[in-house]
Amino acid sequence: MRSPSEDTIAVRISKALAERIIAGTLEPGTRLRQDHVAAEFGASHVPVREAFRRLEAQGLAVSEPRRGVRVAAFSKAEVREVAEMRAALEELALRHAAPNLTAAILDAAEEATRAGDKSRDVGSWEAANRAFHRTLLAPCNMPRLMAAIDDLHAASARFLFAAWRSDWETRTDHDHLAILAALRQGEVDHACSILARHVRAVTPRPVPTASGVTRRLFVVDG
Amino acid sequence: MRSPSEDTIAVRISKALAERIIAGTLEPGTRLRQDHVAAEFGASHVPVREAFRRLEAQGLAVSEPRRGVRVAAFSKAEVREVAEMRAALEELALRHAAPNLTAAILDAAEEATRAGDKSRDVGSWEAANRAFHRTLLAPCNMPRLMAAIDDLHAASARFLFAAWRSDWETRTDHDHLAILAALRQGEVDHACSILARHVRAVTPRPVPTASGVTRRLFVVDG
DNA sequence: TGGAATCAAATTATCTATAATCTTTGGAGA
DNA sequence: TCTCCAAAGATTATAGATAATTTGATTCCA
Repeated sequence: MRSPSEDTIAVRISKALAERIIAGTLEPGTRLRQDHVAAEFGASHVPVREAFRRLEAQGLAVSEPRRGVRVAAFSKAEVREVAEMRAALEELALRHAAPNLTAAILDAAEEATRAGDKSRDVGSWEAANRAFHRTLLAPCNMPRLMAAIDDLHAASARFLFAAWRSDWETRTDHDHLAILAALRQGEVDHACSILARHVRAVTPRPVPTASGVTRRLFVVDG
Repeated sequence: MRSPSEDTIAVRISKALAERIIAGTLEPGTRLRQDHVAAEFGASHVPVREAFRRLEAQGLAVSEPRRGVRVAAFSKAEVREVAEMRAALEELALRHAAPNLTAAILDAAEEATRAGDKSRDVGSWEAANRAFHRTLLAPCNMPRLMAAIDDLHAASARFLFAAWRSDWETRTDHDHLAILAALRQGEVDHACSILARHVRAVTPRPVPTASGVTRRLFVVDG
């Protein structure tokens, strides 16, 4: 038998904080004070420090030596940067995954897309979207690449939640279906180019609101 | 004025260990025991643990919960994986850096190449090579991308040192010069494709030695 | 006799508690 | 109003305690 939790305390704390940062509960720029976090989780500050290092590596927090840790901010430029990196790396992953894709895997990916179309809130849509990409790319058998993509997905999810906090509408994801159709016909190059454009389409653009004030809204298709 | 060392102890330790891992002084699979490392650096084991997390994030060490941390191993497959990721990301970086490249920057990159050609040992060649790539790519103004590329460079350097420990010959780096020539003529697409091929050319292949034994040698052009 | 299983001791990672160092903040004085 | 100094707060580091894993020896069974 194992103890109730496999993970170490540091990992548990980092996961919990990552969830909050991605969901927007912890806003960009918020100071993360180790004593407060330690108290909240009923732990000491040493595992908290390790959790901070982990968040830093994921790009969810930034640390200045002797001046503390803050939730990472994201500018319009950073949103584009993450989208470009995802496009490049996911295209690479798909190219290597393609030869290993079976009909069952493609069906599972399609299932994830349909689950996304049916979802009524941002959270479940994001989970389904992530499942789609992961199902399709994991067969590339490149662990380091997949880890990098996962971190970029987390960053993307932050933008998603920040943008779609209030207004949310369900749409059918035509890009996803087009990618699957291309793959089923063996058109790997075509599938890759759709995927790259699809992921790159995470573009911040101003959208007029009911109050007449132009508020920044992200259009996220990835 | 600042204290003699800007960095925190954890950062200092992680840098020192990273150097050893890259140079091959610490061989793949070696266990890193925190008490020993702490004793060597005259520190406690807590900053050592933070240094381990940092190395883990760079992909230079792997950690199993409650079972310690080891120097990351690299298989032939991982060498290829890192090369493919570098190719994808460096091409992306060059594409965004191209509009910002001045004649002075291109000259500096050429200078780095010539320094590499003149170098007599692997260490200085690697430094010059890294300088070439960094000089050319940094103007992309994408900090997250550059950080990722830096980590991949470190991983590549490990393979380089492992392969060229004994036999080392100087060659003129024609790819570097071809990239610069293309950029000077405004042929960004061409420069990107040369760079991608160039970086991908880090391929492990067996090479016959004088003793007649086929020993594994890496051919590293990147 | 060989081998598998078990248990205890030692080693090591992990966490807590405490001290030291740096940054920041608030106020006193010029 | 600006500068300087002191106190408070937070980060960083140390030392010691706890818990898990590994190791080695012993015992039991085939």
